[in-house]
Amino acid sequence: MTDKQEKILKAALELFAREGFAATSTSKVAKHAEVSEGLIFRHFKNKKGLLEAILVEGEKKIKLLFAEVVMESDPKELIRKVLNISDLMLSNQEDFDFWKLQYKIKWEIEVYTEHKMEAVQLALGNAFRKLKYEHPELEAEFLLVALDGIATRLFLQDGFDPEGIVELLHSKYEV
Amino acid sequence: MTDKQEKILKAALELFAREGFAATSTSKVAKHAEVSEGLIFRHFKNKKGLLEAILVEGEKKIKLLFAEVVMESDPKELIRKVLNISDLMLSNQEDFDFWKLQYKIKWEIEVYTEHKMEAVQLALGNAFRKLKYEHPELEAEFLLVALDGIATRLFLQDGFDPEGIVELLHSKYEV
Amino acid sequence: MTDKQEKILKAALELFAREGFAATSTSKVAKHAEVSEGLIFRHFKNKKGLLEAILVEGEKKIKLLFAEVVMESDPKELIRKVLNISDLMLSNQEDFDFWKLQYKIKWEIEVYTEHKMEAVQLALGNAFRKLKYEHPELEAEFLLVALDGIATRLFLQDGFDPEGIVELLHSKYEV
Amino acid sequence: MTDKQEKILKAALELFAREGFAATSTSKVAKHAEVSEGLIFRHFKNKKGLLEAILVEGEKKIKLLFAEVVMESDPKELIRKVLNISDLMLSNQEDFDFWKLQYKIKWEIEVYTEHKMEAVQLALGNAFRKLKYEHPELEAEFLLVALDGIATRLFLQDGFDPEGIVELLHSKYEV
DNA sequence: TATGAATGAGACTTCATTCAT
DNA sequence: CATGAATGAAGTCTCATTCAT
Repeated sequence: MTDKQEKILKAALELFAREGFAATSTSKVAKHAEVSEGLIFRHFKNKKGLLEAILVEGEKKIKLLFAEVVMESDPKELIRKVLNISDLMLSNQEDFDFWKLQYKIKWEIEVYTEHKMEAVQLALGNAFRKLKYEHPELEAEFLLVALDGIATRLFLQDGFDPEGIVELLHSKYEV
Repeated sequence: MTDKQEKILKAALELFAREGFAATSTSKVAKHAEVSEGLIFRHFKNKKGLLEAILVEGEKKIKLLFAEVVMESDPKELIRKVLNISDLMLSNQEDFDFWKLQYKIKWEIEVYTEHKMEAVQLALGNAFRKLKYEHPELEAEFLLVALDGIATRLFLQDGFDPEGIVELLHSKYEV
Repeated sequence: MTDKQEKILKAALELFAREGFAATSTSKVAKHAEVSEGLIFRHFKNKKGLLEAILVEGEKKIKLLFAEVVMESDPKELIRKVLNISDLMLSNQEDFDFWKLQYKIKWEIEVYTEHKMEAVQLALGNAFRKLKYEHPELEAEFLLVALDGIATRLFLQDGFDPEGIVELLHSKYEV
Repeated sequence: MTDKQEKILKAALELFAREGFAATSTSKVAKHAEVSEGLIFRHFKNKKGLLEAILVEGEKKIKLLFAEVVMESDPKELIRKVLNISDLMLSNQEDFDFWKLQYKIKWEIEVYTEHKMEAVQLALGNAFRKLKYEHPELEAEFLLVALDGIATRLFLQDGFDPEGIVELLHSKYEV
């Protein structure tokens, strides 16, 4: 991966996250990356290819991130880790852009990629079972759904602070 | 509001909800509405004006819908009604499109319109207070956030069935 | 000529003079005249017809105006009257618009309508002959050409004051 | 400046001069220049930018042309040079188009650019002062105004021949 | 690898004109 | 006579993509 390739990916990530995929022109990406427009096509074939490259990179990053969560064997600790995922999304501008794009793109390219979360959901289900919850799979699914809701607010509601809600969840699950 | 104006609004709602605002051309809208393209601009000034007209109509519809929920004085009944909101989104194709657009557009036009839900959140907070919950406002906020998560799945995850989760929530809140 | 017809002509004169014929849409004229757009076409057939109606009215007005000048038999008095034509163009807003349009339209619809001035030129030539100028026809032509130059400045050069130049001409021709 | 850029400028100059700015479509310009329409916008941003590019080129050309006139120190020779400016406008088709556009555009884009002529007017004023004219500044202004009138006829009155009038002016100023 | 000129399709929009009421 | 909804052609401009250098 050359220097310019990375500059393109970085610029595209930022712009796609901020303005959306359809609304971002390749020329804007080129200007932002300080690169000729033609180069985008040489490296990524076409605009869709550029998006895919970003998402593939993203997939890797997410897998890596969740691997550590899924490995946790203590159920309460696992739930605690899941609850704290939203912190990761805010740690710095690049991560913020990255996660925002993951959420945003789902609404533009409508292929729900639930498989990314599948492993987490299974692990969570297992944790709830260990903790004797009555409907452990449903609990797991619900928790992830609720976290989706939190992420939505995080990226769309200006000034939204997740702390209170996350705290509430901690107490609900006694973790 | 003439016949053709309504046809335009209906077609635009459907297409914007399905393909997104930026990705839907006015010519596609015109063809879908069986109307000349120029007519869109005569009635709605420009593409953005068309979207706004849809959203204004939507605002009305939503206010009407929530008015009934908010008026409920029995706290358990109120929570029950809120939990069942997602049913409304699935009652028919037009409502489905309508609600999907409401959610989708937030990601394209990033102005979070939380005020639409404000009244509901207040009413919910009140209900939880009556029911002696420790953090009634947080509970209210959380419930709405979780419902946002459910709606997200509803519109993006093919084959998602909210029933289980909604049922789980009913039991959690003992309603 | 109905009330609305006159309103249309007046609005069109003003807009054509200010913005130009091609750059003024019939819808702008209709709005300015507080009249439906369709009415323009009922009365004047099409946009060009509207312009022609204005110009025909104009022709009449100009003929009337110049008739008086041409009738003058005293050569010095005739020249004096010609020199003062520019005053007429400034007497009020409507006359200003009227004359400006006459000049402006020549550049858009390139048919030089010298015949409007023909009678004046002949009379002027005659006057110069009586005054023993060596080239009376050329003198006449030149004077009208120079007045065209003055008019050009009058309508295009903001703040242009013709007084000095006109005064100079008076002294040159000893009138 | 690439080959095609020049072709565009040349075609636009010709068409704007002949048909007017508003009445010339960018597609006509593209066809005339044998170039894709998009290229116009790549190079000149928009239609107005194209016009501005033409006018900027023009400004340069005019400055160069007048520099030589203004430098003349002999007053009679200076006046003679000014009187002969109209010859330049007729030397070939491209110059004719160029000068016609300069005059024509003033009526469409109403910003009178008298500063272009300012230096000439000052030099002329000086010349008339040296020649002991009573009102040298007015004489200078008048001469330029009269030349504007001549140019107007040149471009609008089919078959107009300036020779007689220019000759008359030579004799009036004894140059 | 990298540039940026060039293209053609199609986007949004305006406009003169027609027509039912 | 008068309105304004409706149209279709044409206008300006953007965009993804290709290609010569």
